[in-house]
Amino acid sequence: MDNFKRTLVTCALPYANGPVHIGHLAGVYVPADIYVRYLRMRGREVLFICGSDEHGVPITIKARQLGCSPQDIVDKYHAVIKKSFEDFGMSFDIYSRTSSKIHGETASAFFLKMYNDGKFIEKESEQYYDTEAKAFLADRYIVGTCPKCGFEGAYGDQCEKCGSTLSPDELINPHSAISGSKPVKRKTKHWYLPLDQYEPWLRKWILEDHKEWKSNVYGQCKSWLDNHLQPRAVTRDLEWGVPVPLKGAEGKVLYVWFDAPIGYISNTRELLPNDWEKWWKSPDTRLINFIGKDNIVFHCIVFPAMLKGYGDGYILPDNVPANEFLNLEGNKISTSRNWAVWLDEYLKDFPGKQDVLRYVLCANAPETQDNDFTWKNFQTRNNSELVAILGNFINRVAVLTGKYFEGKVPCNLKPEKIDSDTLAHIPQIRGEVENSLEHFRFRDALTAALSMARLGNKYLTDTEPWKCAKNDMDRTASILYTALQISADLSIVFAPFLPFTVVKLDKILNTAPLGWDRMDGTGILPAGHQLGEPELLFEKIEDDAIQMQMDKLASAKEANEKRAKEEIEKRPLAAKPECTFEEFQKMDIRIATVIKAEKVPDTDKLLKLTIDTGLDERVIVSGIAGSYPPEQMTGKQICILANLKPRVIRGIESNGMILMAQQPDGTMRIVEPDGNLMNGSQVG
RNA sequence: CGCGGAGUAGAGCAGUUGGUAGCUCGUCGGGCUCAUAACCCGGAGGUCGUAGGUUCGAGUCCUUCCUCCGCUACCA
Repeated sequence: MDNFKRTLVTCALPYANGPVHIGHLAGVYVPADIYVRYLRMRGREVLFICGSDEHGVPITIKARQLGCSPQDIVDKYHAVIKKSFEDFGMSFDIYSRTSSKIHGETASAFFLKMYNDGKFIEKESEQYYDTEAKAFLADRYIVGTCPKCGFEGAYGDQCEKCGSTLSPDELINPHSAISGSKPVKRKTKHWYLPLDQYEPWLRKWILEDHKEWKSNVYGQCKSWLDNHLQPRAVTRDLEWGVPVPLKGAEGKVLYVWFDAPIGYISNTRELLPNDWEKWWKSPDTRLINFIGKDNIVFHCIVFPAMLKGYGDGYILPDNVPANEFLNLEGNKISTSRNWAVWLDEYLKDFPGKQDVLRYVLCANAPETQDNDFTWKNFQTRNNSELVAILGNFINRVAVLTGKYFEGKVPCNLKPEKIDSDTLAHIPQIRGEVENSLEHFRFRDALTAALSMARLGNKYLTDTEPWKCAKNDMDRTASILYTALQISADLSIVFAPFLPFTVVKLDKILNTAPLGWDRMDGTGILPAGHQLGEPELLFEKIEDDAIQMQMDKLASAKEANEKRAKEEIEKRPLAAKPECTFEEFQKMDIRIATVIKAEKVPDTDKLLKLTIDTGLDERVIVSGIAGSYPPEQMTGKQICILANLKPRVIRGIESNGMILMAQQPDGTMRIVEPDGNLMNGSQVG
């Protein structure tokens, strides 16, 4: 990093349709903030940019559900998110938003230049359109019956029941998730970024020039590149977003993935209207994007391709330190299932304990793999590390100094070798912290920082000033002098990690914030310097506080299960659109008997059934193994849809569909004929 | 199915170019008592997912298989 004059740090823009939780903080914001605070303390020129991502379909859906405007939604959550970040000490130079005027202009101009330079390709395609909601439907918002397993709640991109990947065209009886109406195909024109053209360049830039990127990031990029890139639409048919600045493009906006990363640029412009270009267009600026792993492809492939395509001297990210995901008590964090620790709620339950969470999330950050946050671990880290190691050391020193020297830094009257030996560790620890931080190893950095407090505790135990004070006050003075220097060093080394605690510590030591370079173990606090009032840096967290959080999660879980059950029970109520008798008559439903049933190898749910339909003997593959073992199916009479278009499932041709009913517990039950009927008799 | 990541002491994790397995918590024993019953020292505990291979030597490289997570969801 010596070749760079300044560092521009960005954090993934949080999506403004909900508050932020510990996963966001652990993966992106805490490490980024530590990094930035560290650079600032070293006197580096650094800019820290973030803001809310406020466009995209999900926000419009949420607005529709709540009966308000998308702007209402983003106004609400932008404020909530911004406040949480402030409360937790995120030291952004600016936290703005993509619904701002300046962002609209920036993104619009960005698109226009690329358009004028011929960087996009224009394509017309047919997409599903909801005539009631007057909107084109993303794949996710088209619901229908899965052609593979018969599940009725399958999405246009995937069936959650059988896990197969679908396209909206494959769905049987597709309908809109927004209005419930049957969507129609409509032609629409869009602009695409031809990522395939950037592929050779990306290969070199990432795979050859950036081998130092984290293995998860590098591997993910390699995988994408090896599978080859496709042109990607940069526009959408939607009302909410940055309008496409072209004639004849009414009702179209920039696709949110194109719009959002430009937010980094617009937010910089907003902060520094006259000076922003040096942060984005000087080769001596180093750009670092802190993100979560779900954003790797956008920040390593798509956004760089945009910047490259735009040209005009835009720099590319020098590193993209993406973290993996943080789980909560063994389960994936989920906004919709309320399985999360929300920052605003945390602060209500643990007022003033921002640094405890910052500490725990950093110490347990998912740097190399998904990690688990547990309240038990939170308690342990607080009680046995923050309280017992760091807080206790400071308290020991403060109390001893108050007791023997009336709270004044004593003179170093009788130094011994152990003093200098101990202090010699300080530059060494400092080096470890620096090295770890420069390489985005925040956990290691924090461990090293804490080792400085351990060093202090060991020093006190070894020198035993409380014994010394009985017969050798000169030596006691030297010991506490040394211990106080360590305390001051701690105030420096922890400043990037625990900003709130360091303010308290500086009050105890009665010092102004110290620069990073002062951390050399010697002479920070001069003899005679009056300390402030002793105060505990941290307090123990008792079992009942932890139990309260566990209970809170347990009730969230219970509510989820209840809701999930209700949803299944409610499902039969959702009526399908009307159909005519003629349409119904097309269905050839017949009675048949299962002759043979066997499991399809390597699948969980599929059974291969050989059946006698009266007309013929045929094979049907059905996803019912979860509800019926093969032996139970043999000899059973069933109803089948006989004239369903054959379909190959797992290499086996399936000729028809068994009529089944899904029950509230999620199982599928066969619709059984009343008594032994003739095979082949028609149902109608 | 495919692709990416990961499987290391009871738990959570490090192990950067291959060279006698580490850290934190917990546990057991000891020391200390200035300190928020906190601190310090020591011990026990791992055939590094599985099966092969390369090498004088592999947690570290190659191959097989197994398991988990992600690529797919209003999620960083």
